Amino acid sequence: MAGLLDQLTQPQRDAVTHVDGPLLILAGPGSGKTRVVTHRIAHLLEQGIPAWQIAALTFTNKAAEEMGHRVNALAPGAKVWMGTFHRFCAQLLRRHAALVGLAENYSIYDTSDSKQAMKHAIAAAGVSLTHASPEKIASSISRSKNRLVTPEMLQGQSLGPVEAIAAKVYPVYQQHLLTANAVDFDDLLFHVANLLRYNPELRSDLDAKFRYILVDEYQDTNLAQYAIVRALSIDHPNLAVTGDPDQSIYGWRGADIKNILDFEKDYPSVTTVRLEQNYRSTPNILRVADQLIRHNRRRKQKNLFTDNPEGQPVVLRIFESGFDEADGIADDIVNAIARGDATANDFAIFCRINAMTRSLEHALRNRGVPYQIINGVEFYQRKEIKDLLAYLHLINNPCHDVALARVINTPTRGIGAKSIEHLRSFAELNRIPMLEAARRASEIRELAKRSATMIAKFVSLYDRLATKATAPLEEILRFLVTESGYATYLENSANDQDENSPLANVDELITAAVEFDRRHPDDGSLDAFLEQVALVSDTDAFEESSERVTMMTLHASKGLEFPRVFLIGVEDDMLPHARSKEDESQVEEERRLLFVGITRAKEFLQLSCCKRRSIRGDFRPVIPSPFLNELPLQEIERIETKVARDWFNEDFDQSYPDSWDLPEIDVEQSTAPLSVAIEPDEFNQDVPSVELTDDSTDTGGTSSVQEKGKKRLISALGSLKTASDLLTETPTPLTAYREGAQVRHQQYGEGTIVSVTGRGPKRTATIRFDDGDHNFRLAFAKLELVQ
DNA sequence: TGGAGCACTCTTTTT
DNA sequence: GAGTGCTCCA
Repeated sequence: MAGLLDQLTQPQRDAVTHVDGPLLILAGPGSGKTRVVTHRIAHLLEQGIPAWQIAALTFTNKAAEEMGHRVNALAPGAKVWMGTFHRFCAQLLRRHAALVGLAENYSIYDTSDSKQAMKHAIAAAGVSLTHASPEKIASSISRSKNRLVTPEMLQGQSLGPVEAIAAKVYPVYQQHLLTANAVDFDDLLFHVANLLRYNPELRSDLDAKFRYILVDEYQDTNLAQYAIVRALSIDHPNLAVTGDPDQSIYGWRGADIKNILDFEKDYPSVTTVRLEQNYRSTPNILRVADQLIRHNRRRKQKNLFTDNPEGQPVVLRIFESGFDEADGIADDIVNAIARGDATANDFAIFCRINAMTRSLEHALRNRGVPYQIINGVEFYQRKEIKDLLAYLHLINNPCHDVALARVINTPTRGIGAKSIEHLRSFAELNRIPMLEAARRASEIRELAKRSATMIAKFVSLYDRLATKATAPLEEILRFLVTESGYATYLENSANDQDENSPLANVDELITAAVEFDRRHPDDGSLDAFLEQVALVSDTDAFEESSERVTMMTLHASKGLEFPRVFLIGVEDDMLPHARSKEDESQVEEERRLLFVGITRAKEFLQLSCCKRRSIRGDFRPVIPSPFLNELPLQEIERIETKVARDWFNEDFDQSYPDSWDLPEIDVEQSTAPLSVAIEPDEFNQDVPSVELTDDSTDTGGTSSVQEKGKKRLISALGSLKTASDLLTETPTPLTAYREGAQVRHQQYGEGTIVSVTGRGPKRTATIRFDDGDHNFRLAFAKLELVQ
């Protein structure tokens, strides 16, 4: 224990030894923040503070887990509460559910459950969708909850058009959740914040219980989280928050950077510690990050510095196309691994949007490089998993309408959409859960005899399943899979035995259940398992140790570090993203996003952009990111891969003006120490061979052998094939569809374009056919020009 | 009731 | 380009 303060710098020590009163730790990237936080917890324990008085709140399970490991190493066995905000709230709410009108076995709706509920609420509220999409309504309601605005508070307010519609749906949606004994993610925070606000006694009890609260990534808290933390730190204001305003990247989800910027105003007696020394990156990388972030106005000035050796310059690489970018990076990785300079898990590739990983994925797969992608659509989103979880949810909470609607006819039991709607309206009319309505199916007059029988059968299935509610999870699941007919259903529908087959996924879920049973021999309840499942995310799936290249979005990269980082697509409208350019604060957030990406790199960093990129199906010129001009370009190594111009088809170049050449990027004028132009000779050799294969198909009569040979050759050629395909497949330019033009549509036949509106992918034509006018989005509609 | 075909959407997404 | 969700038809 004596060694707790060894090897800490003075500022780190100040933070660690702080015990009572508010503490703000402004921690730059790579400044040993987690180390400080964990040592501080150990120090608190050393001071004799009971573990149960300490709670450490994080945003991700991953961060909580990491913290848990490290605290355990310093103070083995200490039962400090560590976990995410949402889990913290879920557990509090479990205990005090009645205060907000819920039962303690309430369910947590995931995003798709909420979406379903939202759909019904919108229908029930009877609002028109012409001026607001369901997503817009949902995010408006979510924003309200994050700002602790109740449906009542919106009454009589003057609102924008979308907000006004959302205000009508909001109470209906909340009523649905209440009837279903369910909450959505936002509610976990919202309910707890209100619980604390309206129950002063409970608040002061909890304030006394959680005497020492630590919040990680405080710059990402929203108002609800702020209110919760605040409410728990009134009598015992021992609140320690860590964060970095420069890494606030969740403003779009309601995070308010003001929470950290104003912390010193909220708690005037605060002790502020700045951790500015960086232990992660080379000075080269750090200077680039620092120069960039200095362009933000809303921030707290920090002086980032490091004692690390200089390292190699940051690289800015300019590629002709996204395909070249993918190939170039994949080649670099292969070569570095082949030389023995690095292993696959040294590398990370970051991008702004998930879709951008695709070309990299191809390139790496072609070269046999193992990789992992950290992204959204994962295990718990799979249909079969959602189905089985819905059964579990319904067993645990008979009021879970979304779950009922999902499973009542899965596998098919002859209960169609019509019957389900009858159940729903009967349930709504009587303000009862749908399962209850199903029990009273005989009372529903609209229901056909046959349907009523089928529903009765389902209810009896449900009752059989429900008898297992308290059994070990494995038993529940196995019983459920056979009893519901789901096993047979799966065996009949899909029989491919690859690792992602539905059956394999079901096995994996059972494995997870077994594991859960093992870990929770006593307290393992269905409730707890479902809570666990609802609150894990796919980002948690990141495996640090595995020998793979990691690809992820910039958002997902926060908190991680890698020896070698490639940051792709540093282009205008991508970073900053086209949708984040409305105001300066959004652009600042995008700049922070780039800052986060840059500061993940330990030794090597390459930023790249392309001159052209295939975006949503069409190959378009691209402008470099304005952020590039904010970097210290004189110390950045610029590499541009030159490609023979005539390789690009002339027509193609004309229909897509080369905007790259228009705004001359400052890089040109800067005194770049190194400006290497690479002339890849493979290009000139490979292009004809692609043409050869194309010719062979044109000469008709392709046997399957030829076809296979062609495929193999094409795949061997990698990106060249794709790029050349794009050139030959360039569609009729959208500008050719003008008013008055004659077109042919597969279904409607020939027609005349009456009018054209919108731009880019939104360009829409109204076309008059024999049977009337129809609107088509030109980029997607299957239209032919009639000459 | 399920599948095909079509229109339309596509930023990020800790939980 | 790919995924989703809706509509219409067999």
